Amino acid sequence: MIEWSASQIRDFQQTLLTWYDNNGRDLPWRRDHDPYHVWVSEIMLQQTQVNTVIPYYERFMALFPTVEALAATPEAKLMKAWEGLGYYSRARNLQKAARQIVNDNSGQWPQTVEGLKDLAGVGPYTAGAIASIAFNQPVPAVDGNAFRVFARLLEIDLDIAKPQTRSAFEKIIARIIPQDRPGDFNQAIMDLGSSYMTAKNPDSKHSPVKAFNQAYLDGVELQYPVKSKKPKPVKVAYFGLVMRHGDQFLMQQRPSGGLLANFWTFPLVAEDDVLALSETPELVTDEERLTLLEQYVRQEFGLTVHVVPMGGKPVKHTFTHRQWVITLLAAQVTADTDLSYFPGKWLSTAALDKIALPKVQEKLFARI
DNA sequence: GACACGTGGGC
DNA sequence: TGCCCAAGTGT
Repeated sequence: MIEWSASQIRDFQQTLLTWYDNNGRDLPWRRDHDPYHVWVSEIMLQQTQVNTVIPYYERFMALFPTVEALAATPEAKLMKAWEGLGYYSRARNLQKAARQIVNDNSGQWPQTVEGLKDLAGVGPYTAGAIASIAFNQPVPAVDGNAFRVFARLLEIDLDIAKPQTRSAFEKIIARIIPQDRPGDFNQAIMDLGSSYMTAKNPDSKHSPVKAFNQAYLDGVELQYPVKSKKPKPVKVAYFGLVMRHGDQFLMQQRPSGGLLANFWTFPLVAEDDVLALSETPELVTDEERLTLLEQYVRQEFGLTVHVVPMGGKPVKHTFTHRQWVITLLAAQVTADTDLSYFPGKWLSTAALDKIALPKVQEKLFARI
Protein backbone atom coordinates (compact mmCIF):
# COMPACT_ATOMS: atom_id res chain seq x y z
CA MET A 1 0.00 0.00 0.00
CA ILE A 2 0.96 3.66 -0.27
CA GLU A 3 0.74 6.42 2.33
CA TRP A 4 -0.38 10.01 1.89
CA SER A 5 1.44 13.07 3.22
CA ALA A 6 -0.42 15.60 5.36
CA SER A 7 -0.81 17.86 2.35
CA GLN A 8 -2.14 15.03 0.16
CA ILE A 9 -4.67 14.26 2.87
CA ARG A 10 -5.83 17.88 2.91
CA ASP A 11 -6.12 17.90 -0.88
CA PHE A 12 -8.13 14.71 -0.85
CA GLN A 13 -10.50 15.99 1.84
CA GLN A 14 -11.15 19.20 -0.04
CA THR A 15 -11.61 17.50 -3.41
CA LEU A 16 -13.97 14.90 -1.98
CA LEU A 17 -16.08 17.30 0.08
CA THR A 18 -16.37 19.84 -2.74
CA TRP A 19 -17.60 17.08 -5.02
CA TYR A 20 -20.01 15.87 -2.33
CA ASP A 21 -21.38 19.38 -1.74
CA ASN A 22 -22.28 19.64 -5.41
CA ASN A 23 -23.10 16.02 -6.25
CA GLY A 24 -24.15 14.25 -3.06
CA ARG A 25 -27.35 12.25 -3.39
CA ASP A 26 -30.61 13.67 -2.08
CA LEU A 27 -31.88 10.78 0.03
CA PRO A 28 -34.90 10.75 2.39
CA TRP A 29 -32.73 10.14 5.47
CA ARG A 30 -30.42 13.02 4.60
CA ARG A 31 -33.03 15.73 5.16
CA ASP A 32 -31.71 16.22 8.69
CA HIS A 33 -29.26 14.66 11.14
CA ASP A 34 -31.84 13.29 13.57
CA PRO A 35 -30.22 10.23 15.16
CA TYR A 36 -33.47 8.26 14.81
CA HIS A 37 -33.52 8.89 11.07
CA VAL A 38 -29.83 8.13 10.67
CA TRP A 39 -30.11 4.98 12.75
CA VAL A 40 -33.18 3.47 11.04
CA SER A 41 -31.73 4.16 7.59
CA GLU A 42 -28.37 2.65 8.49
CA ILE A 43 -29.96 -0.54 9.80
CA MET A 44 -32.12 -0.87 6.67
CA LEU A 45 -29.10 -0.24 4.45
CA GLN A 46 -27.11 -3.12 5.90
CA GLN A 47 -26.43 -5.49 2.99
CA THR A 48 -29.29 -3.82 1.13
CA GLN A 49 -29.25 -1.44 -1.84
CA VAL A 50 -30.35 2.18 -1.55
CA ASN A 51 -33.13 1.86 -4.11
CA THR A 52 -34.62 -1.06 -2.23
CA VAL A 53 -34.53 0.79 1.07
CA ILE A 54 -36.13 4.11 0.03
CA PRO A 55 -39.80 2.99 -0.06
CA TYR A 56 -39.38 0.90 3.10
CA TYR A 57 -37.84 3.88 4.91
CA GLU A 58 -40.66 6.21 3.87
CA ARG A 59 -43.35 3.79 5.01
CA PHE A 60 -41.49 3.04 8.22
CA MET A 61 -41.26 6.71 9.20
CA ALA A 62 -44.95 7.22 8.48
CA LEU A 63 -45.81 4.25 10.70
CA PHE A 64 -43.22 4.87 13.43
CA PRO A 65 -42.26 8.57 13.43
CA THR A 66 -40.32 8.46 16.70
CA VAL A 67 -38.19 6.05 18.68
CA GLU A 68 -40.99 6.02 21.27
CA ALA A 69 -43.52 4.91 18.65
CA LEU A 70 -41.19 2.15 17.49
CA ALA A 71 -40.58 0.98 21.05
CA ALA A 72 -44.32 0.71 21.68
CA THR A 73 -45.49 -0.99 18.47
CA PRO A 74 -46.70 -4.61 18.40
CA GLU A 75 -44.23 -7.05 16.87
CA ALA A 76 -46.61 -8.14 14.10
CA LYS A 77 -46.97 -4.55 12.86
CA LEU A 78 -43.22 -4.07 12.93
CA MET A 79 -42.56 -7.27 10.98
CA LYS A 80 -45.26 -6.36 8.43
CA ALA A 81 -43.40 -3.08 7.85
CA TRP A 82 -40.18 -5.02 7.32
CA GLU A 83 -41.79 -7.75 5.17
CA GLY A 84 -39.67 -8.48 2.10
CA LEU A 85 -36.62 -6.52 3.25
CA GLY A 86 -34.85 -9.61 4.58
CA TYR A 87 -32.44 -10.18 7.47
CA TYR A 88 -35.40 -9.98 9.81
CA SER A 89 -33.35 -10.02 13.01
CA ARG A 90 -32.51 -6.43 12.04
CA ALA A 91 -36.13 -5.46 12.71
CA ARG A 92 -36.28 -7.30 16.01
CA ASN A 93 -32.99 -5.74 17.12
CA LEU A 94 -34.26 -2.34 16.01
CA GLN A 95 -37.17 -2.54 18.42
CA LYS A 96 -34.94 -3.98 21.13
CA ALA A 97 -32.61 -1.01 20.76
CA ALA A 98 -35.55 1.42 20.71
CA ARG A 99 -36.63 0.00 24.06
CA GLN A 100 -33.08 0.28 25.39
CA ILE A 101 -33.17 3.98 24.56
CA VAL A 102 -36.70 4.72 25.74
CA ASN A 103 -36.88 2.50 28.81
CA ASP A 104 -33.31 2.14 30.01
CA ASN A 105 -31.87 5.48 28.95
CA SER A 106 -34.92 7.77 29.39
CA GLY A 107 -35.04 8.57 25.69
CA GLN A 108 -31.46 9.79 25.49
CA TRP A 109 -29.16 8.65 22.67
CA PRO A 110 -25.64 7.51 23.36
CA GLN A 111 -23.38 9.85 21.36
CA THR A 112 -20.14 7.89 21.28
CA VAL A 113 -19.13 4.83 19.27
CA GLU A 114 -18.72 2.82 22.46
CA GLY A 115 -22.17 3.79 23.77
CA LEU A 116 -23.86 3.25 20.41
CA LYS A 117 -22.37 -0.24 20.05
CA ASP A 118 -24.25 -1.30 23.17
CA LEU A 119 -27.50 -0.93 21.21
CA ALA A 120 -28.84 -4.17 19.73
CA GLY A 121 -27.99 -4.52 16.07
CA VAL A 122 -25.44 -1.70 16.12
CA GLY A 123 -21.94 -2.90 15.27
CA PRO A 124 -18.73 -1.03 14.50
CA TYR A 125 -19.89 0.29 11.12
CA THR A 126 -23.32 1.54 12.23
CA ALA A 127 -21.94 3.03 15.44
CA GLY A 128 -19.39 4.98 13.40
CA ALA A 129 -22.05 6.11 10.94
CA ILE A 130 -24.43 7.39 13.64
CA ALA A 131 -21.64 8.97 15.70
CA SER A 132 -20.22 10.84 12.72
CA ILE A 133 -23.43 11.79 10.90
CA ALA A 134 -25.77 12.53 13.82
CA PHE A 135 -23.25 13.61 16.48
CA ASN A 136 -20.35 14.99 14.45
CA GLN A 137 -17.79 12.67 16.03
CA PRO A 138 -14.61 12.33 13.91
CA VAL A 139 -14.75 8.54 13.60
CA PRO A 140 -14.64 6.27 10.54
CA ALA A 141 -17.66 4.28 9.29
CA VAL A 142 -16.15 1.36 7.43
CA ASP A 143 -18.67 -0.39 5.24
CA GLY A 144 -18.19 -2.22 1.96
CA ASN A 145 -17.83 1.09 0.11
CA ALA A 146 -15.10 2.36 2.43
CA PHE A 147 -13.25 -0.95 2.14
CA ARG A 148 -13.38 -0.83 -1.65
CA VAL A 149 -12.64 2.89 -2.04
CA PHE A 150 -9.64 2.99 0.28
CA ALA A 151 -8.32 -0.37 -0.88
CA ARG A 152 -8.13 1.11 -4.39
CA LEU A 153 -6.96 4.61 -3.46
CA LEU A 154 -4.07 3.27 -1.37
CA GLU A 155 -3.61 -0.19 -2.90
CA ILE A 156 -4.30 -1.90 0.40
CA ASP A 157 -4.01 -5.63 -0.18
CA LEU A 158 -5.49 -6.90 3.07
CA ASP A 159 -8.32 -9.43 2.69
CA ILE A 160 -11.50 -7.50 3.56
CA ALA A 161 -13.36 -10.76 4.27
CA LYS A 162 -11.23 -11.25 7.37
CA PRO A 163 -12.54 -9.65 10.59
CA GLN A 164 -9.18 -8.27 11.72
CA THR A 165 -8.88 -6.24 8.52
CA ARG A 166 -11.51 -3.79 9.77
CA SER A 167 -9.35 -2.32 12.49
CA ALA A 168 -6.49 -1.80 10.04
CA PHE A 169 -8.79 0.18 7.72
CA GLU A 170 -10.20 2.13 10.66
CA LYS A 171 -6.70 3.23 11.66
CA ILE A 172 -5.87 4.30 8.12
CA ILE A 173 -9.14 6.19 7.65
CA ALA A 174 -8.93 7.80 11.10
CA ARG A 175 -5.85 9.68 9.86
CA ILE A 176 -7.66 10.89 6.75
CA ILE A 177 -11.07 11.86 8.11
CA PRO A 178 -11.51 15.63 8.57
CA GLN A 179 -12.22 16.73 12.14
CA ASP A 180 -14.77 19.33 11.08
CA ARG A 181 -16.97 17.33 8.66
CA PRO A 182 -16.70 13.63 9.56
CA GLY A 183 -20.31 12.76 8.70
CA ASP A 184 -20.15 14.37 5.28
CA PHE A 185 -16.80 12.68 4.65
CA ASN A 186 -18.14 9.22 5.48
CA GLN A 187 -21.22 9.75 3.34
CA ALA A 188 -19.13 11.13 0.49
CA ILE A 189 -17.04 7.95 0.51
CA MET A 190 -20.24 5.91 0.23
CA ASP A 191 -21.51 8.04 -2.66
CA LEU A 192 -18.16 7.67 -4.38
CA GLY A 193 -18.28 3.91 -3.86
CA SER A 194 -21.72 3.68 -5.43
CA SER A 195 -20.98 5.91 -8.40
CA TYR A 196 -17.46 6.13 -9.83
CA MET A 197 -15.78 3.50 -7.68
CA THR A 198 -18.25 0.63 -7.97
CA ALA A 199 -17.33 -3.01 -7.48
CA LYS A 200 -17.94 -3.81 -11.15
CA ASN A 201 -17.60 -1.46 -14.10
CA PRO A 202 -16.02 1.44 -12.19
CA ASP A 203 -15.69 4.76 -14.00
CA SER A 204 -12.52 6.06 -12.42
CA LYS A 205 -11.58 7.91 -15.60
CA HIS A 206 -14.23 10.49 -14.69
CA SER A 207 -13.96 10.22 -10.92
CA PRO A 208 -13.39 13.42 -8.93
CA VAL A 209 -10.60 11.66 -7.04
CA LYS A 210 -8.97 9.82 -9.91
CA ALA A 211 -5.65 11.58 -9.23
CA PHE A 212 -5.65 9.95 -5.77
CA ASN A 213 -6.63 6.50 -7.05
CA GLN A 214 -3.33 4.62 -7.08
CA ALA A 215 -4.84 1.31 -8.23
CA TYR A 216 -6.48 3.06 -11.19
CA LEU A 217 -3.30 4.95 -12.03
CA ASP A 218 -1.44 1.64 -11.99
CA GLY A 219 -4.10 -0.10 -14.09
CA VAL A 220 -4.87 -2.65 -11.40
CA GLU A 221 -8.13 -1.24 -10.08
CA LEU A 222 -10.13 -4.45 -10.40
CA GLN A 223 -7.60 -6.32 -8.27
CA TYR A 224 -8.93 -4.32 -5.32
CA PRO A 225 -10.33 -4.89 -2.80
CA VAL A 226 -8.83 -8.29 -2.03
CA LYS A 227 -11.66 -10.51 -0.83
CA SER A 228 -11.64 -14.26 -0.25
CA LYS A 229 -14.56 -16.24 -1.64
CA LYS A 230 -17.42 -17.63 0.38
CA PRO A 231 -18.85 -21.14 -0.01
CA LYS A 232 -21.80 -21.74 -2.32
CA PRO A 233 -25.31 -22.20 -0.91
CA VAL A 234 -26.08 -25.78 0.09
CA LYS A 235 -29.07 -27.33 -1.71
CA VAL A 236 -31.87 -28.63 0.49
CA ALA A 237 -34.94 -30.39 -0.95
CA TYR A 238 -38.33 -30.08 0.74
CA PHE A 239 -41.85 -31.29 0.25
CA GLY A 240 -44.29 -28.41 0.69
CA LEU A 241 -47.75 -29.48 1.86
CA VAL A 242 -50.75 -27.50 0.63
CA MET A 243 -53.68 -28.19 2.92
CA ARG A 244 -56.70 -26.06 2.16
CA HIS A 245 -60.09 -25.92 3.77
CA GLY A 246 -62.40 -23.25 2.42
CA ASP A 247 -60.43 -20.01 2.60
CA GLN A 248 -58.04 -21.35 5.22
CA PHE A 249 -54.62 -22.95 4.88
CA LEU A 250 -52.90 -25.14 7.42
CA MET A 251 -49.71 -23.20 8.09
CA GLN A 252 -46.62 -24.06 10.09
CA GLN A 253 -44.71 -21.61 12.28
CA ARG A 254 -40.94 -21.88 12.01
CA PRO A 255 -38.79 -22.18 15.12
CA SER A 256 -37.92 -19.03 17.08
CA GLY A 257 -34.27 -19.25 16.05
CA GLY A 258 -32.54 -19.73 12.72
CA LEU A 259 -33.61 -19.04 9.16
CA LEU A 260 -36.92 -17.13 8.84
CA ALA A 261 -37.43 -17.40 12.60
CA ASN A 262 -41.10 -17.35 13.67
CA PHE A 263 -42.39 -16.92 10.12
CA TRP A 264 -45.38 -18.89 8.82
CA THR A 265 -45.06 -21.13 5.76
CA PHE A 266 -46.76 -24.13 4.28
CA PRO A 267 -45.62 -27.17 6.25
CA LEU A 268 -42.19 -28.04 4.87
CA VAL A 269 -40.70 -31.50 5.25
CA ALA A 270 -37.07 -32.10 4.33
CA GLU A 271 -36.80 -34.90 1.77
CA ASP A 272 -33.81 -36.26 3.67
CA ASP A 273 -35.96 -36.67 6.78
CA VAL A 274 -38.52 -38.57 4.75
CA LEU A 275 -35.96 -40.82 3.11
CA ALA A 276 -34.46 -41.57 6.53
CA LEU A 277 -37.58 -43.67 7.18
CA SER A 278 -36.36 -46.12 4.57
CA GLU A 279 -33.56 -48.61 5.21
CA THR A 280 -32.51 -48.26 1.59
CA PRO A 281 -33.03 -44.55 0.79
CA GLU A 282 -31.01 -44.79 -2.41
CA LEU A 283 -33.49 -47.33 -3.83
CA VAL A 284 -36.68 -45.39 -3.05
CA THR A 285 -38.86 -44.66 -6.10
CA ASP A 286 -40.88 -41.47 -6.59
CA GLU A 287 -44.11 -43.27 -5.63
CA GLU A 288 -42.55 -44.77 -2.53
CA ARG A 289 -41.32 -41.35 -1.46
CA LEU A 290 -44.89 -40.11 -1.32
CA THR A 291 -45.90 -43.08 0.80
CA LEU A 292 -42.96 -42.41 3.10
CA LEU A 293 -43.97 -38.75 3.28
CA GLU A 294 -47.47 -39.74 4.40
CA GLN A 295 -45.86 -42.00 7.01
CA TYR A 296 -43.62 -39.15 8.17
CA VAL A 297 -46.51 -36.69 8.45
CA ARG A 298 -48.50 -39.24 10.48
CA GLN A 299 -45.59 -39.95 12.83
CA GLU A 300 -44.23 -36.44 13.31
CA PHE A 301 -47.32 -34.26 12.93
CA GLY A 302 -50.06 -36.68 13.96
CA LEU A 303 -51.87 -35.95 10.70
CA THR A 304 -53.35 -38.58 8.43
CA VAL A 305 -53.12 -37.29 4.87
CA HIS A 306 -53.12 -38.44 1.30
CA VAL A 307 -50.70 -36.46 -0.82
CA VAL A 308 -50.98 -35.74 -4.54
CA PRO A 309 -48.26 -34.00 -6.62
CA MET A 310 -49.37 -30.55 -7.80
CA GLY A 311 -47.42 -30.63 -11.03
CA GLY A 312 -45.12 -27.97 -12.36
CA LYS A 313 -41.47 -27.54 -11.52
CA PRO A 314 -40.30 -27.38 -7.92
CA VAL A 315 -40.09 -23.88 -6.42
CA LYS A 316 -36.51 -22.68 -5.94
CA HIS A 317 -35.49 -20.04 -3.45
CA THR A 318 -31.91 -19.09 -2.70
CA PHE A 319 -30.72 -17.57 0.57
CA THR A 320 -27.15 -16.48 1.29
CA HIS A 321 -26.15 -19.95 2.45
CA ARG A 322 -29.03 -22.27 1.43
CA GLN A 323 -30.94 -23.09 -1.72
CA TRP A 324 -34.35 -24.53 -1.10
CA VAL A 325 -36.01 -26.70 -3.75
CA ILE A 326 -39.62 -27.26 -2.80
CA THR A 327 -41.90 -29.84 -4.38
CA LEU A 328 -45.52 -28.87 -3.77
CA LEU A 329 -48.08 -31.50 -2.89
CA ALA A 330 -51.80 -31.19 -2.25
CA ALA A 331 -52.70 -32.97 0.99
CA GLN A 332 -56.23 -33.85 1.99
CA VAL A 333 -57.08 -33.08 5.60
CA THR A 334 -60.19 -31.95 7.42
CA ALA A 335 -60.51 -28.74 9.40
CA ASP A 336 -61.35 -30.55 12.61
CA THR A 337 -58.15 -32.60 12.47
CA ASP A 338 -56.37 -32.98 15.81
CA LEU A 339 -53.48 -30.50 15.66
CA SER A 340 -52.12 -31.33 19.12
CA TYR A 341 -48.79 -32.51 17.71
CA PHE A 342 -48.55 -30.03 14.86
CA PRO A 343 -46.64 -26.74 15.27
CA GLY A 344 -49.10 -24.64 13.36
CA LYS A 345 -52.73 -23.77 12.75
CA TRP A 346 -55.37 -22.92 10.19
CA LEU A 347 -55.04 -19.35 8.93
CA SER A 348 -57.61 -17.58 6.78
CA THR A 349 -56.50 -15.46 3.84
CA ALA A 350 -57.64 -12.41 5.84
CA ALA A 351 -55.37 -13.41 8.72
CA LEU A 352 -52.51 -14.12 6.34
CA ASP A 353 -52.83 -10.61 4.92
CA LYS A 354 -52.16 -9.13 8.34
CA ILE A 355 -48.94 -10.96 9.12
CA ALA A 356 -45.54 -10.76 7.47
CA LEU A 357 -44.72 -13.63 5.12
CA PRO A 358 -41.29 -14.45 3.72
CA LYS A 359 -40.68 -14.25 -0.03
CA VAL A 360 -40.38 -18.00 -0.34
CA GLN A 361 -43.95 -18.40 0.94
CA GLU A 362 -45.15 -15.75 -1.52
CA LYS A 363 -43.59 -17.84 -4.27
CA LEU A 364 -45.45 -20.91 -3.02
CA PHE A 365 -48.77 -19.04 -2.93
CA ALA A 366 -48.17 -17.87 -6.47
CA ARG A 367 -48.04 -21.49 -7.59
CA ILE A 368 -51.42 -22.61 -6.31
C1' DG B 1 -12.84 -16.71 13.35
C1' DA B 2 -16.21 -18.91 10.66
C1' DC B 3 -20.67 -19.16 9.78
C1' DA B 4 -25.68 -17.82 9.93
C1' DC B 5 -28.72 -14.57 8.32
C1' DG B 6 -32.92 -12.48 3.01
C1' DT B 7 -33.63 -10.38 -0.95
C1' DG B 8 -32.97 -8.15 -5.43
C1' DG B 9 -30.04 -6.50 -9.18
C1' DG B 10 -26.43 -6.88 -12.77
C1' DC B 11 -23.97 -9.35 -16.11
C1' DT C 1 -27.72 -19.98 -15.16
C1' DG C 2 -24.83 -19.05 -11.71
C1' DC C 3 -22.20 -15.99 -9.35
C1' DC C 4 -21.11 -11.77 -7.12
C1' DC C 5 -22.52 -7.79 -5.01
C1' DA C 6 -25.29 -4.39 -1.73
C1' DA C 7 -24.51 1.41 3.86
C1' DG C 8 -23.05 -5.70 8.57
C1' DT C 9 -24.21 -7.91 13.02
C1' DG C 10 -24.62 -11.76 16.23
C1' DT C 11 -22.92 -15.92 17.89
